[in-house]
Amino acid sequence: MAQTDTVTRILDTAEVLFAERGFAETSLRTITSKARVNLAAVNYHFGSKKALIQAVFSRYLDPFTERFHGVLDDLEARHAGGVIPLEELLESMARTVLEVPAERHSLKVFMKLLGLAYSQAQGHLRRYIQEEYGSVFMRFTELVRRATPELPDSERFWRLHFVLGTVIFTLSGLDALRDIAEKDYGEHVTVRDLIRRLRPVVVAALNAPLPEAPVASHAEAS
Amino acid sequence: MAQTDTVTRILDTAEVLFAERGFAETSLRTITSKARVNLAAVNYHFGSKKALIQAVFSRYLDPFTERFHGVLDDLEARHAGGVIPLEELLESMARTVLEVPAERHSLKVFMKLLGLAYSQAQGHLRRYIQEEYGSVFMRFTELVRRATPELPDSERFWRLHFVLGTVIFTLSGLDALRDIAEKDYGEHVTVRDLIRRLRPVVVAALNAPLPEAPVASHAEAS
DNA sequence: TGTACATCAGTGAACGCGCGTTCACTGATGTAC
DNA sequence: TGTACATCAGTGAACGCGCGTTCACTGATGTAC
Repeated sequence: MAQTDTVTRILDTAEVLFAERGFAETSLRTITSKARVNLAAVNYHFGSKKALIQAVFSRYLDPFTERFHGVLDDLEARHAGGVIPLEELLESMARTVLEVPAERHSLKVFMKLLGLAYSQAQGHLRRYIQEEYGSVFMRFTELVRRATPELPDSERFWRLHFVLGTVIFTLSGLDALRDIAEKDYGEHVTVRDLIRRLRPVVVAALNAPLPEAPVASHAEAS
Repeated sequence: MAQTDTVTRILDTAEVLFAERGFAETSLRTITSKARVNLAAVNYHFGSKKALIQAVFSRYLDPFTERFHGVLDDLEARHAGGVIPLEELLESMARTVLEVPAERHSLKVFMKLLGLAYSQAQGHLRRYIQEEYGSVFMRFTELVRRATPELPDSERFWRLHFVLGTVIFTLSGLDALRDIAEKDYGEHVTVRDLIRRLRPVVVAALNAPLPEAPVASHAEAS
């Protein structure tokens, strides 16, 4: 075994177990015994369990952000300062999400991890992701803003999170839903199928008519 | 203090702590000390931590399902065997979700708990909810089916889960999102505001055009 | 080429801690006769 | 009305267990002179 084979084995095992059971419910003893690695190796290589969790995310998010920045660069260059249509933006993001984990790891695991990152307590993780990867998300939302000038800023903010909820919820719970779909409708659904189904729904959600009376006390001009 | 005051105090404290930190991350010691109740009282009254978690859910879901069945009875009676329009179905569900916890508990806590139920490992909880409350959800989806005859069954299945994802994700992460919205757009958003914003988005999502080519190997006639 | 030392991945065993659960017990209230 | 017993909410202390982390140590490899 090479020197850092241990590190890789820990990461490979940990990401699968975390995705299956969550962070608090997965012990270092389970990870290290499944990875056939010494218990102390996690603390030796990563420093702590928290740091291991962050490392699992970095291994996905670092290549993702790098590639996505590249994709957005291309897109901006091709439209030479003009507005990039919404559908192209969504398409580019979907394509990048699909491509990156396929290189080495599992897309399914990646989506489960994203779902966990939002729902599990783990405050340190949300802070870490926000600090390390917030800027690429902001770049994307700014481009969405230009593509949907008719939406008030706050409405767009909420709708982007509505859509994010749909995607994370569906893809992170994919296994259970896929089983039901297979049993009830005889369909074998892949992640790619799901993204094809998601596309018209997401576009319709973002382009939906504005809500009726803004009951709120705080008036807002467009 | 009355006899079962202890039970209520445990439930009131547990639901708030569970919603804030998750199940695995909340210890019985934290719950009982915050509730100013003996540590052994949880096992005395509920039997185990798992049973306490289920009891927290039942206290919300029992009144909800009872009331929602009543609302659906009314709706069916009013339409006398005919089809109930989609918007009325969604409106009724939203109204019931809003009303029930308002009686005694917090809607925000309820939505957080629902989000946790989906994302936390806790297999026993998903099984429990499915067995106890699955039938009311099935009744609702059957009515949605009649209201959207143009949708293939499997497409409707997926879209309902897309929408469920939006609602649970947004409402269970409400606190963090509300803080951002308040800071960036000077809006103070209530749950009611959010539901008003959700309505057109949900309707548009369910009525979106069908996805393009069903690439799948398994053909399906409408 | 040979010796001394430094570096570093990895190890085995133990540490203290917080966890859910158990158990023998108390003290108040209700019931039977 | 009085006594004996049963029931039941609640208690305090302890149980064993699995946890993340630490620490002294090993053994292989690289570097200096």
